[in-house]
Amino acid sequence: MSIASDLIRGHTETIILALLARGDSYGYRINKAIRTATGGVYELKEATLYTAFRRLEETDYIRSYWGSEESGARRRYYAITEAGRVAYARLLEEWQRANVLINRLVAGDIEGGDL
Amino acid sequence: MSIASDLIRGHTETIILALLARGDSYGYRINKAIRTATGGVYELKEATLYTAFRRLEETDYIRSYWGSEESGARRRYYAITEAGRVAYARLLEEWQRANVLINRLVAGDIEGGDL
DNA sequence: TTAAGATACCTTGACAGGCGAGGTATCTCG
DNA sequence: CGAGATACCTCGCCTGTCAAGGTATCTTAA
Repeated sequence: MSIASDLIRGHTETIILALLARGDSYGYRINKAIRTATGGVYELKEATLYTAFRRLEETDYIRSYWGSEESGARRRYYAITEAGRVAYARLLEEWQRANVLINRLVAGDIEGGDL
Repeated sequence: MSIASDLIRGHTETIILALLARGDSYGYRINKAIRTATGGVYELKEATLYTAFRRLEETDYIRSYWGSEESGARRRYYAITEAGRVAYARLLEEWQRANVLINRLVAGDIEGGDL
């Protein structure tokens, strides 16, 4: 049972920043971590992931560098910036506020005779 | 402070169904109820609302009829169908599951050394 | 009387994010 | 040698949101 991508939309960048806040990582690993963490229920598609990286790098929330692997495929590592940490904190807060509202709205929990 | 629409995206139909599950209503009122319930923080834009009505009616989750107002602007009322109630229950459940996952992911709460 | 603002509906076109489908290259294991 | 995992990337479509525009009625204040 998968999760509708519209439910995740808008969280992609927050999720990436959350992971990078714990330490540098690279695309393939981030992708796998998400799949594993959700028991395979949610998977960030590669195309989505890489376009998100582009956006985040353009806004200077992350920066990238090539890993120095001696063997195996090359890896592009990503690191969160200070601006990225600030943005992450803001996004987290925004999500928490939104979460309360969404829960209220989807439950139809609207009182006061204004329905 | 408003809420990014991408955070609400995917909830529009659920919210509408939630309100209609409490009784028939019409566009303008639904819109206002949402604005009021969220203290003005979130507002479903009219264009979004009406396209959502179209979608919901096409899938037979709601049906519409013209109100019999003697005065004032005409109102198109919407009613939830049985299929709509079933869909609503499913969407609610899906949201609850997604909520848990999102909270886990945006908190970077991924253990097991797989980051 | 007339203008403003609320009520109430609707459509068009643009935009942005997600993703399917395709591509490249390396390494490991049977 | 072939399959599958690792690892990166791009192009173009699809879908939901929304800004901007429109129509018509009613109420209230100047």
